[in-house]
Amino acid sequence: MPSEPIAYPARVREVAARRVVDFAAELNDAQRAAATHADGPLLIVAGAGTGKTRTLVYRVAHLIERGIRPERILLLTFTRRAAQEMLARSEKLVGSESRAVHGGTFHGTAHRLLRRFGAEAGLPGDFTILDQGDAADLMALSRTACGLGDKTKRFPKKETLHHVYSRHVNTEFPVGAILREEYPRFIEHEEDMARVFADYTARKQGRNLVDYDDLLLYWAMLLETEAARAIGDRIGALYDHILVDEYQDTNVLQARILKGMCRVHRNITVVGDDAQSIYAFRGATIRNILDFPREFPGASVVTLEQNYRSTQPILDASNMLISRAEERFTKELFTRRVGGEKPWLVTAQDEPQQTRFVVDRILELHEEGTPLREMAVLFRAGYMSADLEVELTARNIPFEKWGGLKFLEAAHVKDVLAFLRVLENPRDEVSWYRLLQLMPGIGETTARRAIEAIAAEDWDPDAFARFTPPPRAREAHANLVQVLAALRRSDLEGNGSVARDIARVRTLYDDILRARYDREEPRLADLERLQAIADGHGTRADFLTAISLDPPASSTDLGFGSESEDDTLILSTAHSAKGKEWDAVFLIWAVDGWFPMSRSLGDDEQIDEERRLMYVALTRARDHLAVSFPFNVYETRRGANYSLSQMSRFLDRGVVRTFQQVVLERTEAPSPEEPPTGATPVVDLRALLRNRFQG
DNA sequence: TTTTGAAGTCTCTCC
DNA sequence: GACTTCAAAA
Repeated sequence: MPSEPIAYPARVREVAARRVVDFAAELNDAQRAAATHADGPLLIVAGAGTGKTRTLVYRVAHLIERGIRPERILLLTFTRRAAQEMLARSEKLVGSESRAVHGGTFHGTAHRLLRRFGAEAGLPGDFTILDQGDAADLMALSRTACGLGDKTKRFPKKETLHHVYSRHVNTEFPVGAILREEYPRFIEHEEDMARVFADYTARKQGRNLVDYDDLLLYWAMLLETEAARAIGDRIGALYDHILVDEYQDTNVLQARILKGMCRVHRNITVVGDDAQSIYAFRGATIRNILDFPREFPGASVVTLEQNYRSTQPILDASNMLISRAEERFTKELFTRRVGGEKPWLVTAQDEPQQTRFVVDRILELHEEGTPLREMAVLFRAGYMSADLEVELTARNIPFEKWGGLKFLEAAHVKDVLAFLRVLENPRDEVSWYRLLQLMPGIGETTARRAIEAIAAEDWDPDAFARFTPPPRAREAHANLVQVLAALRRSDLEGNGSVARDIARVRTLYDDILRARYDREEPRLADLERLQAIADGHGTRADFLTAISLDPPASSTDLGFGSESEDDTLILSTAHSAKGKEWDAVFLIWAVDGWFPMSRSLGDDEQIDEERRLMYVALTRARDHLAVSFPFNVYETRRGANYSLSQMSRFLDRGVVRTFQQVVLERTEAPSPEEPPTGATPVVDLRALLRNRFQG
């Protein structure tokens, strides 16, 4: 026995003080093999609910126990929420030092690295990030600059241009190939589009603007360009282990980044499930996960098949559904959970009845002791929950909505942000253009002239004040100059907060909003929300970055009334539900044309992706699952009309057999001559008859 | 040249 | 139902 205690380094003492994780007791064999895998590439093929997150969390714990410094572990996840959740869980296992693990999305991580290393590679540190809408707007400016804005020939609109461009960057397919596949009608414009893309790229660079794709692209280039070798090596040397969640939803560019990041140590762990690949629309390719063993020779592969989440009947239904799709890493999920009833397949007469069923059933389960938090209603697209939201509000049931249209994409919110962005980056042409055109008396032409004048003075922040506006815009110009000057002054004095900035912008903007948009109350409320969000952030730059890389998704993110309410029902798109689970899950609108969406019907691959998406939705459920289908769909779009809808094609005979069918009867028979107020007839025979002869 | 009203076009999923 | 585009008026 040494008479004096050995002076262990602080880290070792820390490690020793921690509780020891008992990997054998807390994980099954496959999970343990994955979690304790030593070094080198590892692919974990993890079916839904097989403890994928748990395994990753334990792997992080294991690495830390082994003595890897937490800040040298990089955990890449699909959403920031997922990263936070995993880090919180590993903190429970190994204590607070796991907080130092770097976790985040690819884009968020790219941003962090570019701010740190970009300057050395010629990328200014004060760039601003363009979201999708901004990028499209900039694309429109490029289109005009290339003289392709006029309508003499049918040229793709800005969103299409951006989509093609983005797809090209993310998939590395040649533009021509993308056009042939997705937009054959635009093939003749390939050369013109190339010109627009070239201008777009140059324009971005000249204005210190970076779009989502650039974040990834610059990261990849730092790692791959020979001239940037030294920087690439330093970035690669930041981490000893890289773990990637949801690998099936990464694209080739992301795969290249990963290769670059671990060209030294090859300590890469990826987790994914080819059956849950649902982001092909964004360039993700299932090839990444399928080819992983080839790209990283010597990779170990661990498959997790035991499901801990769902009851067997729910798995039976899910397995049957996915068995219709082509799948390469075949897995058949099983569970040791016994019992459980067959999932419900609910046929409702129409949307109101579907809504009523869902709400009633939720209240029933709630009575029986399931917290609202443990229930979710899922749907294919954000707008499909509108009726349900109205009903939940009317019945005072708190809910939180994930996915769908974010309020940051709302025009009025972007308007206000444009002011902040111009302050942050005076070269931000997109924002200048937007805010100038807001001003009464300033239209496209005046805006363009003003921007040219500013550009001519090398984007001097005061150049706009010296610009001479046409008479009708004089007042607007003066107002704008005044507000911008006030904002800049509070910058210089260093006493401004972002929330205060927004308040100041609103002294000018609120009136514009009232004049421009109808239904002003909800819009003004959005601005209040924006202000509240801003309050939680530090500098303006932080705020602008945070909202573009991690937008507040739900209306309760800021604590609007229901934050105190932690028992909140979740409404979510199927996409945003990925990685989550609930005791009870309702999938509404299982109508062919809605899920799958009609626009994917032409293409087998897209249909398969929709099928996998439905699989993702079904496998979120632990104990209760109900899929509902209203067969009278009131089409509000193309004229008032009822249509008898078909059930989703994914629910074929075999799949239906795994459900118990519930047919909701009409509760109150409407009297023919006097339909209930506010309700529309259940079926409009005349419309049906008309449709019959229309085609 | 800007504004305004009317007609026309899609509708998604997300960093 | 929201947003864009087009034509006519101010």
